[in-house]
Amino acid sequence: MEYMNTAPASSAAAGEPRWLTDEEQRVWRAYVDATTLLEDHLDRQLQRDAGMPHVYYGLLVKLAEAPHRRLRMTELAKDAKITRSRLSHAVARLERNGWVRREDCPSDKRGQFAVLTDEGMEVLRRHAPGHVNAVRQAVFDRLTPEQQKSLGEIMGIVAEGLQPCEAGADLPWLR
Amino acid sequence: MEYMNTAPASSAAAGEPRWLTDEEQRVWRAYVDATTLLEDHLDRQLQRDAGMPHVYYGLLVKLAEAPHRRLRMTELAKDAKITRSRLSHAVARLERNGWVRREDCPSDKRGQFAVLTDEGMEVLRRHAPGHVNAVRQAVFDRLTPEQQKSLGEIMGIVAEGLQPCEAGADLPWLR
DNA sequence: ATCTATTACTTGAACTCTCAAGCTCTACGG
DNA sequence: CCGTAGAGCTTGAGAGTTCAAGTAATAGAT
Repeated sequence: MEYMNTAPASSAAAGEPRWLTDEEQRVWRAYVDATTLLEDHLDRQLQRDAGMPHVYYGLLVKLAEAPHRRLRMTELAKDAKITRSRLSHAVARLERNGWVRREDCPSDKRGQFAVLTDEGMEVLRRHAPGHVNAVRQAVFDRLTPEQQKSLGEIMGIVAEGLQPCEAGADLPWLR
Repeated sequence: MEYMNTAPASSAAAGEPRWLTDEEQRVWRAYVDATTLLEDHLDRQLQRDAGMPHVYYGLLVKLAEAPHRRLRMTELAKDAKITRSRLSHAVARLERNGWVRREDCPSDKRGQFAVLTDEGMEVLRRHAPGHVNAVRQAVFDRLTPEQQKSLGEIMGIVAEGLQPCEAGADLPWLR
């Protein structure tokens, strides 16, 4: 009746999947609930206050931290863990807002830089406090220092496992 | 230059936001990276194999576990942590697929049940192994038992904090 | 009884994301 | 030099999501 329950018996059948134990299920559901609620919460806060979803805000942040407030599209996509296509659409929108501007790459005529404008920088400055506050309230204020450390380690491991081999063949970016 | 960095000095100005420390930032970025990559990974796996995104799969699971494979729309939305509007659209799609059917509630003419069809149950059965496998590979196989326990606790805390007060005024569900 | 507030759910439009092409340019092998 | 494979980025269409507004029925208050 369940979709991921304890195996009835450890039947060593080759094709038999290793179902999640009850405890694993609890963990997984907590994860799904928390991430769903949190992403929703942050999206709503930023949409209301800054007029953009969480991902877009993240893009502005990456640009703000980059050398000349500029990053090649592919770099930015990689940093933000999103596809190039998604980034193209996103930057188009941010450009319409006047927060980002595109610039041609001199050394490679195919290349494009996404550049954070002063206006974009200003938007970031204005709305960072609210965002940090939301993150703090939802996450850090509720966790002990040990839990925070744990969270960092765990998420680091998970992220690394899903990363496109880190400097190997960047398959997901070929999509 | 950064959007959530260490405070320059602990200026006790009333409006001064409590920026994240470097370590908190590392944790937060790991969290964002991991959740982005994982959700993307699961969506892709389920879309490819089962023809639906992760959220939709989750809805079928909730229904499969419910008493008569049926749940009131609002209940289902609450369980899945999504808005009613999103659920309405989702169920409409799942209904077109023949995996879910709507039924009127006899005791409340406004109410609707979402009911998992046999076909829907079958889809779940067929694709559960692949999904469990993906989750296991990305998460559980990479974490020690202690880390798994930690993850469960931490995510439980975060989820609880964002929950609509649990049996209190369910504000988010009025939206 | 009737009026109002609330609950339950849906709808449509605007926006975002994905997927599969597509275009242009670079790299490099002959 | 070509010619072709691949890189870098964009595009359009379809699917999913959000937000604000809408319909219909119930619950309470008068």
